[in-house]
Amino acid sequence: MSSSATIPRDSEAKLQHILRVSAQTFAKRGFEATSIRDISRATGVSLSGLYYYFESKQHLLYLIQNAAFTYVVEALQSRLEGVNDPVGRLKLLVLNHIEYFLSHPNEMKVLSHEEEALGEPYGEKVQEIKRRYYSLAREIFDSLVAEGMGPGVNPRVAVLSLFGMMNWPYKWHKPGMDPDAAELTSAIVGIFLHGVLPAGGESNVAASAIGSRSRG
Amino acid sequence: MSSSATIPRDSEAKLQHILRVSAQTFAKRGFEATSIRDISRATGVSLSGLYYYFESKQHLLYLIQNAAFTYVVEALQSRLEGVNDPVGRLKLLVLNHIEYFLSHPNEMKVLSHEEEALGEPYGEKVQEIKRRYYSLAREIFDSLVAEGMGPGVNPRVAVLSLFGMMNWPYKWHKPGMDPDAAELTSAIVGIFLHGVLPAGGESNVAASAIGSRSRG
DNA sequence: AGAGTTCTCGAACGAACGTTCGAGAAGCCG
DNA sequence: CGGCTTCTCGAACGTTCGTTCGAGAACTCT
Repeated sequence: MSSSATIPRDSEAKLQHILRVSAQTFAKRGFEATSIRDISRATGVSLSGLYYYFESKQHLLYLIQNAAFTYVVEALQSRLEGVNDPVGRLKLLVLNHIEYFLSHPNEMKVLSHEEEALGEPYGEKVQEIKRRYYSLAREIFDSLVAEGMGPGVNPRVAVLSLFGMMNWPYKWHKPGMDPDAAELTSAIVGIFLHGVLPAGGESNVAASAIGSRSRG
Repeated sequence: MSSSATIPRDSEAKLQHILRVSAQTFAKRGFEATSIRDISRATGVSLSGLYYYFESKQHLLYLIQNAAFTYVVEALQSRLEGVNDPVGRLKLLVLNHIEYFLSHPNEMKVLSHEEEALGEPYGEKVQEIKRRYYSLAREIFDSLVAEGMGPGVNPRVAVLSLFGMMNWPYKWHKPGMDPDAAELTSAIVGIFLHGVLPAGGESNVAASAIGSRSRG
């Protein structure tokens, strides 16, 4: 028995445990407001014992952000393979983002909210992933426009507005009360492509009917 | 010019100076990461001297957030007077928000980013203003829908997605390089009402690859 | 078994934190 | 001038911070 709680035995799993619980704590109280002693308490690992797994508080934040962001980008790239339709690709971008958001709210909040808290050895590395992610989104949008479908909207503003819609849910989404990933995705894609007003006459078909199987 | 620095003489103006510089500092380094000693250094007021103007660090944050948020809501209400067209009202909502955003980036960042940093005597008061602001936006959106123009989009999701687009610029907007308030407003309103695709296109949108396979 | 590596932690470090206090300068009114 | 209020600040308070260190437990491999 040797011991107490639900902490995994081998080292790699314990690191994952630390990252998960730390993300939760950072998400709840904020990075700067959270002390290593808080992390120690929440993980069940002693104060000094934590430093076997990371070099500094900043490094801990980096490990969380890097793992989450890398996963999101790689999951998206793998999902995009073989899909060439720009609209389909856009939907996958949003779906991938929102799905990860709703299933890993703590990691996503740390990623969105504690972006600037990262110091300079690490900050640049995360920025690099972010630029890759933005480039991917930008390419998808540009090919949407290139298909002759897009008007003269400023593409940078459009893409960043899309990110605004995708990233804001961490401030308001309540699981169980608010729509699930599929519904939220179709709502956001609907607004981004067609807006909330019906196109011209009466066809309000496209915007609303994508994925909305009811779900409580 | 006998005075030592640029700090205004009378008390009310000095308080405003403290609030302005503090907002700037909080915006740059974050609320928790900023110490009262940082504020002292940045404002030119001594450490203990600051406590003549506010009771605690939390209270200082409250003063900043309350002043900014109150101003935004009241400016909007006054602008909305006499405008009954729902689309016109929506445009005023976005314009008012974005204009304040771009002209007071520090205050807006503190408002968006340090929302949860506010402790419980003060937090509730700011939440109350926020609810009033959301209600106003929600009413505008509902009357848009009531005019027979709106489809079956979840109104809560729609309004909060709009807020997502309006609030995200604090992460990316670079004055001079990115569009000014008027342009940014019309871009966001355009996306929100009509989307980025032209109305006409026969998008075979509804059927593409959204369901996809489970992830790895 | 014993040697070596991997992992854990109590105790302590100096530095920085938010806040307080009391002395006193500066401005106003008689 | 003298008394009152408004404003300012150096010095100090107790606490908490991130990080380090060395001793030793636990696990591996032969």
